[in-house]
Amino acid sequence: MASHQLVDIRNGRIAKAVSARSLGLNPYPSRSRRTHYVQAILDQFASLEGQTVTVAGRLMSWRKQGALAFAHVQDQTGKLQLFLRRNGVQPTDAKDGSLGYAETHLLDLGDIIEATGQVMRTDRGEISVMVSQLRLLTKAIRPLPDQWSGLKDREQVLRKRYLDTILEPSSFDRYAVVCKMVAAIRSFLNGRGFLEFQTPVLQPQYGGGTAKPFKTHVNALGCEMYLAISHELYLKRLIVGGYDKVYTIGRYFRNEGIDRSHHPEFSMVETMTAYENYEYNMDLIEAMFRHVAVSVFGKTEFTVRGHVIDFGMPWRRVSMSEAVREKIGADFRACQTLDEANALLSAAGIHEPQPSIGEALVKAFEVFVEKELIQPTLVHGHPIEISPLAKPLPDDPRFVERFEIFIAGMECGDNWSEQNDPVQLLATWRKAYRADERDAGTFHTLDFDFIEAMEYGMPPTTGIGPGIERMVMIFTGQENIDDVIFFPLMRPAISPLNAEVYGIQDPVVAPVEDLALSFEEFESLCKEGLLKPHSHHLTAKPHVRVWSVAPAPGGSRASGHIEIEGFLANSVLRLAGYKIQSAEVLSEADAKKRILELLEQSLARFFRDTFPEHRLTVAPATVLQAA
RNA sequence: GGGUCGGUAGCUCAGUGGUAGAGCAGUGGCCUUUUAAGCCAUUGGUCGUGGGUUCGAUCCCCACCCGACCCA
Repeated sequence: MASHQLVDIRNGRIAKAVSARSLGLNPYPSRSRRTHYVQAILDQFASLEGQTVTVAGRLMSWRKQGALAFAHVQDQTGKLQLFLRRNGVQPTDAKDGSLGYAETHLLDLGDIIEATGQVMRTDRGEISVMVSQLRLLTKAIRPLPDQWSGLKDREQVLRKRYLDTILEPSSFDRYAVVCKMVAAIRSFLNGRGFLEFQTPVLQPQYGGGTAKPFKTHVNALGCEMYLAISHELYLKRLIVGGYDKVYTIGRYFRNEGIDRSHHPEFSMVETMTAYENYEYNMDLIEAMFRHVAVSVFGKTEFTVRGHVIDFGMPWRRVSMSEAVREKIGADFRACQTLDEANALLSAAGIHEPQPSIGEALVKAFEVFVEKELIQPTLVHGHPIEISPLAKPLPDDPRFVERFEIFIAGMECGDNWSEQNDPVQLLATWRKAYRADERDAGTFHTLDFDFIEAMEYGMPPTTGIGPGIERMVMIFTGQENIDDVIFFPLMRPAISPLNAEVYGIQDPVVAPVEDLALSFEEFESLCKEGLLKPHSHHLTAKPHVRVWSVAPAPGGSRASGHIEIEGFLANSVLRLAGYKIQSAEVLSEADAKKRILELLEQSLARFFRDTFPEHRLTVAPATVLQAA
């Protein structure tokens, strides 16, 4: 087996940790004696010059020059140079953990170290610490990526973001900004008298939105539950319970697509305010964005996708119908029938008939208007068909008291006056439920416990729910949601390298489940049209197991299965349970030959007949060990 | 879902139908003010996986896996 160099490097570094121990030094002590962060030393050099300080962080460079050495240590505030003289550094001493100059060969880039010494400036003018004592705080046994090129491989950046934040200050800062923004949102809402509640992520129904849920099982209760697609219905229960201003900053799970702006697991701040309507929220959301902009960034103008956006100005407010009319001249408010609405759509070039007038309006809005909304815009007056939880407008019940926020063409929040008439709400839900049955692609469920809570009376209520990630993307100028989520969802994997390092035999994590069928099941499913090949080129791999142990009655047997690659989108189709039997004892070669004949007779012919446009390649048979 | 591009040493990247390359990192030396230090020597590879074509494939063909970008 070829050994990887990483294994050698890792072993070498482990050996250095062992060497440190043999000198009486613990390569993993429990704490440091840091007195200053790096940035503080750089900022306060004038007053600190000549003072003794202790810094701690990751060793990022090492330039040894005989009896001198220069290094850089990086902590969460920045990088600082260390200046070491052979005779100026305290020799190795087990009592206080000092690592002497003679033992600095035990250090590697990436190690966590601590250095004590006087603040000074080198001849070249760089602020440094003249090291009098050096300690190893953590031996790193893996090498960092090349620090000048950084980590470029996008997959590695996503899987190991912690390496990116070590090497790329802009990434490090960006994630810190995410945290500060969340804190700013909290302080903003807390300052306005809101109470932050924790609402359940495990929910028996997945109400409060239209999205495919993640399903899970609660062992203790023996029932299925869903991960929250929304926390709204729980915030409303809190309002029923008597709290007038509540919010949650929570995790939302939607089992749908992943792309630049969608992630299955994301964060939202969701508020509920009693005794107010959606107009209150228009003011609230504007003020929130302004507060975050000023308190985190100290400005109100941001460049988003090449547009300068000013959060300090009053936001434009326009109804959805009016926005569509302005753009394409079609006024859906005038439509009396669905046919008229679909005709308007068709005239505008959209030939996908919608199931209701409201949905036709939304379609037109999504296609023609949404992307054009660059400056912060509050679009209100959504059709009731897509807003089962919002209150109808008093003067036009086809529309509801709701608004969405659009910035730089992106939807950044959804807000409405909550429907609190339990009879109306239930009726709307039932209607939406029938729509669901019409279209299996949408999901609604009825939460009767919630309806019951409504029946005790929920005061007039309104809520906002801007997505945190989208907000962060806007404020930090990122166009990819993976660059604002530190741990984006990835298919789990163990690299071949790690398999070797950790001695893992079968480095498959969370394998896609194989579909295993008998020939007969397979053929009948194909004939019924329930199974179809995913790609045009398929590979069949027979696996044969020969049972020639002992002179069993009837000679030896061979059994096995066939794996077909390309038939299923992400996994292997396994056809199990075919057998051959022979009076004489079979050799491996004979068994293979017989199996291939069997394949030719049954499977290959079946494929030619059933899927003539697909090509099936039969790979040489693999012989499995007889158990 | 459709299209395009990519996967070669720990990292960043060249390259070729015939023994696999560089820089950095690593290892061993030299070096008292360096700044991606320098100099000398040197280790290190399932060329994403599986098939096919071929005397021979990392390279050509097919499929699959992983990822990126664009489009819907």
